[in-house]
Amino acid sequence: MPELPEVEIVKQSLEKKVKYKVINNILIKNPNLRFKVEKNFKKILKNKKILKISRRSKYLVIELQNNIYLIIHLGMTGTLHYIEKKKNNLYSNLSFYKSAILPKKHNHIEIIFSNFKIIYNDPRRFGFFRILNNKKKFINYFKKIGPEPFDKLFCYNYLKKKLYNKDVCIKNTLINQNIVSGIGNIYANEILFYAKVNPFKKSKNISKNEINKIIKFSKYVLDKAIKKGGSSIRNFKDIKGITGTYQDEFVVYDKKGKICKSKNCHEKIIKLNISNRSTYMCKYCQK
DNA sequence: AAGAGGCCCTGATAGC
DNA sequence: TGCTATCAGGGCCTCT
Repeated sequence: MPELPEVEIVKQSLEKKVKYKVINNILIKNPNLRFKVEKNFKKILKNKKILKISRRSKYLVIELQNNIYLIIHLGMTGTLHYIEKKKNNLYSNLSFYKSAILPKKHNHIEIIFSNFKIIYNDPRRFGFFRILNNKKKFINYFKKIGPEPFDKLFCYNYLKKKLYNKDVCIKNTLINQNIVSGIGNIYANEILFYAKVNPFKKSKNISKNEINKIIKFSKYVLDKAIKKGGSSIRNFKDIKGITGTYQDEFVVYDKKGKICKSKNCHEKIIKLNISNRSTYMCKYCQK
């Protein structure tokens, strides 16, 4: 769920709060995330100053003193919450997301600073925290990950080469992080609709024109999503703490039975499965 | 070696 | 109303 735009929004808000701050303490309430939080997690991070916050693909990267890199992946349901300490020493509810309340359950990790803390919540525990303790490990970690969609490396010649002889359907290629990073199921559906490409079409059969449109609309859709603060999917009644309005702009995702938004098209959007993942398309516009 | 499919996990929702 | 089944999907793993 948190795809590139959502992680970017978290990165931007996190940066404002924690850059140049020193981690006072860490509280691990439940280490059993996607990967178990390592035993000396607290020891390594305690009293370290945060030097830089960045995003690579769907990962948050927190660079600390002594070449320590903390990698955070939000998985499907991970959220970070900024909780401010009040004068009476109680923490107030204040999140990275508008109108957010700290959930009662599944608060697994607390990163404590002098007058606030960052709380990691993740009901499904698909997310993870990983420490890389030198620059080489950090570089290696992202070695296989493909270019960022906004990067000039993500261009016609690059994608053409990657699609060559590739037998998998284009949608699976688009969400393959080793080819281009940061695109997940939701945005892949949206991008392919704008590019007017059938998600089932084999990668090797994608035309020059289609490659160019896929690149163009990858940049377009993700950029627009970031500008809208990301997507807050469906009507989450109890998972608050998510802002962003790009879900209002969805043209196909979760639009089964709705009329296609292309000019002069009256087809209904259909929902199909590709590799057990929901795939929404207009079978008239995406051939 | 590329590609397909399984698995991890909880909560919302559908159907009986 | 309470039960069970299904779905949501990112990344890693195994099997063919």
